[in-house]
Amino acid sequence: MSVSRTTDTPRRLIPDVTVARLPIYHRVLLQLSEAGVASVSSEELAAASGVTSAKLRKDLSHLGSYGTRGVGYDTDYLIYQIARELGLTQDWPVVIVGIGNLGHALANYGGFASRGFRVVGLLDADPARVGEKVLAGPNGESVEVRSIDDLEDVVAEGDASIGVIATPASAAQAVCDRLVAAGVTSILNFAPALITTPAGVDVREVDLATELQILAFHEQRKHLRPEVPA
Amino acid sequence: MSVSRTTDTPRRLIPDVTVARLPIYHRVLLQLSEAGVASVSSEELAAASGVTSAKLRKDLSHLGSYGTRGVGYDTDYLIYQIARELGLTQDWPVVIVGIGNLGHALANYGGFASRGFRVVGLLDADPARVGEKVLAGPNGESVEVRSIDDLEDVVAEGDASIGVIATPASAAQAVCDRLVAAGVTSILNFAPALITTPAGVDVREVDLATELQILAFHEQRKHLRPEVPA
DNA sequence: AGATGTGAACCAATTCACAGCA
DNA sequence: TGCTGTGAATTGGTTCACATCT
Repeated sequence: MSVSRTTDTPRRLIPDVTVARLPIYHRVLLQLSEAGVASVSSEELAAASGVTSAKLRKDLSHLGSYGTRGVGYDTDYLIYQIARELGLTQDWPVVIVGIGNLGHALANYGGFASRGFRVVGLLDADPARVGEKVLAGPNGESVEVRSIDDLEDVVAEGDASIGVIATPASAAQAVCDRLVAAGVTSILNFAPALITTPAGVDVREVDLATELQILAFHEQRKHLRPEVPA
Repeated sequence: MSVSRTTDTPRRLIPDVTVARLPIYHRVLLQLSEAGVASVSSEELAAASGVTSAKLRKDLSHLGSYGTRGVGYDTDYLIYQIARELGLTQDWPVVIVGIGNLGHALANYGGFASRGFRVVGLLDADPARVGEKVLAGPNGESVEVRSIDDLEDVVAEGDASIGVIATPASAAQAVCDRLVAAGVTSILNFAPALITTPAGVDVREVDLATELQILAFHEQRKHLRPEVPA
């Protein structure tokens, strides 16, 4: 669940914790914009994002001075600046490997297409699934599932630099190796297995069970100590 | 993506960052145990978990002294201690609301059942989906999708304290409110919307698009600076 | 001998509080 | 006046290095 930082420190200007929060601010700002809110204070945006205003201001200060003292932030302008910083203003071709339920969910998850992520390839090892048309993105463009054997071709044709692994754990490392060899340099891994990559290739691990386990830990605490927060 | 800590500090003995890593250690240890590894050093376990050995030892020291100096950790004993700390040795009834692709993926995700999470209810607002039988867990027990109208009954019948929201963003807060009113005290929210809960109810937000955006940020950096980590 | 467990030192992140500007 | 942007203080997490124990 963290980017594998390798060899030397790339001397990042923006702390990782801040980068991890920018997508939240971005999403909240989009909602505010749609609701017709043209300007927002750090206090308001922070409350809507679930953080303190000091933290929000410190985060935004890493991007530049985009607010107006005494007033707040222009909603649309801030949306654009965050999007630019995150790289959402450009087009990111993505391939998804493993088109089970999770792969399907990811393929037609609306949040992707609207943020510059374009599904250019769906791959599966099961011949029964190859050829299936899957709606990818909210605008209903359909993408055909292709055989895992075509992985290298699909990555090359789509010029994908981001790969999503939604296979069983046992297949994850092999799929990862092939993606990397094909030119993918960022991988989002949903398989419950740690995968290793060469330097220069980022990996984020997301384990759905992990999140439940963290909840269970806190839940257990509540029952052990009946005098919980009132 | 963080537990909403409320009112007073519950003076937790174990840091949140450590709790977040325990599921990883647990999973790696399970794999080692299955591979017949009876004992493991902090160096080995750390490498397999993607952390430093010092961090691993510090993390484990919060649970107690379960290692043997000069030797290492007994694999199965450590698995048990971590499981106990996380609350995985007890049974956690879970209800899942929103049985689209993601809800399906969560319902029959193998990692849940094997860690003490038992799917006792599936709920959906779409009448077309109500009545469908969904395999929940690896042992093939099937659970019938029920109407969202039965939410309160399902929570009560199953005695669920954990709820998973996999609905569209627009429905998330209303579903959350009903879950909380029905007695749920921990919520895992996959809908891309921040939800608020009364004190004492934990929420973890997981936004699949957020992870991709963090990758895009780092990917962009690579292209901006052609002299990437070698 | 060899690896754990842990104080001490270090580093990063959050919070505080206010100077500076619209 | 009111809110941003930011140094300073604080809190929390990681790394170091070694005393401790099998």
